[in-house]
Amino acid sequence: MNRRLSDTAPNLPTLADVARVAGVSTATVSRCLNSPAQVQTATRDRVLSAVATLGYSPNFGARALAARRTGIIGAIIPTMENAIFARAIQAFQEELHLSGLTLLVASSSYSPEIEADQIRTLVARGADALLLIGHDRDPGIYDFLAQRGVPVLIAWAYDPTQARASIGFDNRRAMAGLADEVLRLGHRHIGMISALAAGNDRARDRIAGVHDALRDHGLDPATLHLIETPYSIANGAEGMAQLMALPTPPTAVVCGNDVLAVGALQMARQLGLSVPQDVSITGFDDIELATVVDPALTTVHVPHRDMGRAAARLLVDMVGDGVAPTPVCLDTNLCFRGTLAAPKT
Amino acid sequence: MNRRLSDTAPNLPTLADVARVAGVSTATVSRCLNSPAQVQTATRDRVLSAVATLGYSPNFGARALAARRTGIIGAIIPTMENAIFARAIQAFQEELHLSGLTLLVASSSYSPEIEADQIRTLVARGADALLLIGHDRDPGIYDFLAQRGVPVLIAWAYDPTQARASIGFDNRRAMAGLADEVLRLGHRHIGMISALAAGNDRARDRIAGVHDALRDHGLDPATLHLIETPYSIANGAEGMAQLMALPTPPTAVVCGNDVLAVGALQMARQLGLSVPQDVSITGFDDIELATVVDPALTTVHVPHRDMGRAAARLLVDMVGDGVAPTPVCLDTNLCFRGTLAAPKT
DNA sequence: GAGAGAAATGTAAGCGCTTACATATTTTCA
DNA sequence: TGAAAATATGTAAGCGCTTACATTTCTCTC
Repeated sequence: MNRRLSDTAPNLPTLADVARVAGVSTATVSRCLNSPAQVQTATRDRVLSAVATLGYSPNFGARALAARRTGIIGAIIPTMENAIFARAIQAFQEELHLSGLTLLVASSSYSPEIEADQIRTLVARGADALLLIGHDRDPGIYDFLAQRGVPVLIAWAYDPTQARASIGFDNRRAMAGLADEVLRLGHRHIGMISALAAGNDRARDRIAGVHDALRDHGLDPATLHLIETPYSIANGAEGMAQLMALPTPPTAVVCGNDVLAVGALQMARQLGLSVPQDVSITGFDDIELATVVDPALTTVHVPHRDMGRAAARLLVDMVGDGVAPTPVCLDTNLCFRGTLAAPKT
Repeated sequence: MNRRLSDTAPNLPTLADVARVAGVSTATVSRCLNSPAQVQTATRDRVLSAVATLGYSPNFGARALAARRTGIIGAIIPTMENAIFARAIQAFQEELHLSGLTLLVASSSYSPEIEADQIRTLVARGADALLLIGHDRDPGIYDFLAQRGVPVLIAWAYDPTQARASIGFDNRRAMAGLADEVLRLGHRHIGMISALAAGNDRARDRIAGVHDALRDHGLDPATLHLIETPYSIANGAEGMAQLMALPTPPTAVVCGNDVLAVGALQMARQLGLSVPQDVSITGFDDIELATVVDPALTTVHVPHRDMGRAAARLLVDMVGDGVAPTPVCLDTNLCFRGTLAAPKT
C-alpha cells in the first residue's frame, strides 16, 4: 500500500541534512527553529542559511509526534453557510495566527450527532484544543475530551452555573431586554420564531428571555406563540406565514436570530403587510444581513469580532499553561432600526 | 520546555497496549484499523473490543509520520465573512468527509501575501493537497508546492490555457452573457463596479466579459466606467455613489459580484433612485443575499455546491492516484430578477 | 495426504523530530 | 587567575505508528 508515494514522493531535506550542511547537531537546528534565543547568533545564521539553501521545512508528522502538539486548534460551528459565525471565526483565526496556531473549522449543520463525529475527527486530526458553541451536548463528549487531555472553550454562551471555560454573552438577558422594549411599546400579542431549541442552549435561553419579559409585564408566558424551525431564511418566512395565519395574529414577531427575521420580513412583504406599521419584527445577532434589508432590522448586537478574538486569547492561554479561565461575559446592546414600532391602535 | 505536558498529559493507550490486550502483534492492530479486510473476522473482533475497552484512538502525529499522509486537505479562500465561498466550501467539506478526509480552511482577506503565508502554513500543518481559488499567484508558490509534492486544485476559474488541474466556470463568457442582455435592452451608458483586479483573475475575466459584450454591440470598451474596489457592501455603495455623480451617470451598473451589487442597490435607494426604473443593477454569484434584497438581484448563477462537491472528488483522486485531471468547466446561467430593465427613454 | 499457492499474522526497521541530559565553552568575579 | 556559574552545543533515546518482508497457517488440487 501507498507504494506510489514512496516511489514518487519528493525527497525532502530533513533536519539531519540541515545539520550536516550547517556543521552542527540536529538538536541545534531544532533549537534554531523552535527557540532561537537559545542559540548563538553566528550559529543561528549558519543554520538558517542552510535551511534556506536546502529549502528545508519541518515534517509535520514528526514534529507533532515528538513535540506531542500540533499547533492546530479545532472549532466546530453549527453552520458555515451564513455570516452568523463567520465574523467571529475570522477574528478567532486571525488572533490564533498571531500565536502561530492554525484553526481547523468544521461545521455540524446543527446536528448533535454530526458534531460529536466532528469532535472525534478533530481530535483524531491532532487538535490541541477545541472551541465549541454552547454548553449543551452529551456529557460523554466532555469525558472523551478530558480523557484525551484536550482543553475546550465554549463560546456564544455565558452560563455561570456551568463550570467549563466559556466566553459569551447572556442570551437570556439580552433577549429579555429586547422583548421588554417590544412590550413597552404596547404590543400584547407577541409571536416568536426560534431556532430549534433541542440541543441548543442559546435558542432556549433566548426563548426564556422573552418569557421573562412577558412575566415582567404581567403577561402569561404561555400566551407566546412560539414556532421552532431550522435555521434558514425560507424557514423564517414559513414561520411568519404560520403566525400571520393565526386567528389573532401577533402585532410583533420576535425572532431568535437575524436570518429567521429576514425570512419573516420577506414573508411580511409578500403578504402585503408593511413593517413596522402592520407588524413589528426583531432579530438577534446583528449580522450584515440585518442592515441590508429594508427596513433595516431592529436587533441585538453581539460583539462577534471581540468574542472571536478574546476566545483565541483564552484558548492560547489554556493550551500554554493548562489553566482553565473563569467564564467571560460580554455585553450585547440593542440596535433600534426600522422594523420595530408601536402597534396600530 | 513543555514540562507541564509531560507531567500532566493523560497517559493514553497506544497501539502496543491494544496489541497486548488482544494478544496479537501491533501490525495486526494497525491493519484492523486501516484495512480491516486483511484480517480475519475473529481476530478483528478481538482487536476491536480491545480498542473499545481501552478507549484507544490512534496518535495523529505518529500516524502522519509513519504513513506520510495526514488526511488533511487545505483550502484557502479569499474571505470567510460572506457567503460567496461558504456554500461551495461546505459542500467540499461534506464530500471530503465521505472519503475520510478533513478540510482545513484558511482565508487570505484577498491579500496575495497573506495567501502565500497561509499556503506555507497549511503545508507546514501537513495538508496532503490544496484547494486554491483562481490561478493568479506568484509562480514561486507553485514551485514550492511541486517541490513539496503537494497536489493543487484551482477552483472558481476555468482557463484551458493554464495547465493546472482546475474546476470552475468561464467567468468571462458568463459576464459577457449578462452584459449582452443589459445592452440588448438598450442601455448605452454602462458603469461597472468590480472587485480589485490585481491578483484576481476572476475579477479581470469578468471585466473582460463586459468589454467583450460592448465590442459585440459596436461600442468602445473604453467607454465603460469602471470602478475597482475592495470587497464589501459598503464599498459597493461607495462605488455606486461615484458612478451616479458622473456628468452622465450610467443607466445600468454591472457589478462584479452580488455583494458589491447589494451595496450599489442600497446606495441607489439612499440617493432616491428606484431600481430598475431609474437605474439597473446586476450582480454575479447568486448568493442568498441576492434574493433577500428588494428588488431581488438579477445576477449570474454559479453552481457553488456542485463545484464544491466536484472539487472534492477531483482532489480525492489526485491524492489517491497522483493523476492530474483535465480542467473542468461548469455551466453558469443568468437569473433575471427585479433589478434589470430597459433604460428610461 | 503431499505440495503448491493463498491468506493471515508476526517481526522489526524506520519515519523525522524534540528534548533530557551530558559535555564543552565562555563569562563572571573573588 | 582560577573556580563556579552561566551559556552553548552535542548525544542519543524515544515519540507511536506503518509496512516490507518473513513466517506461519490454512485451502486447494491431484
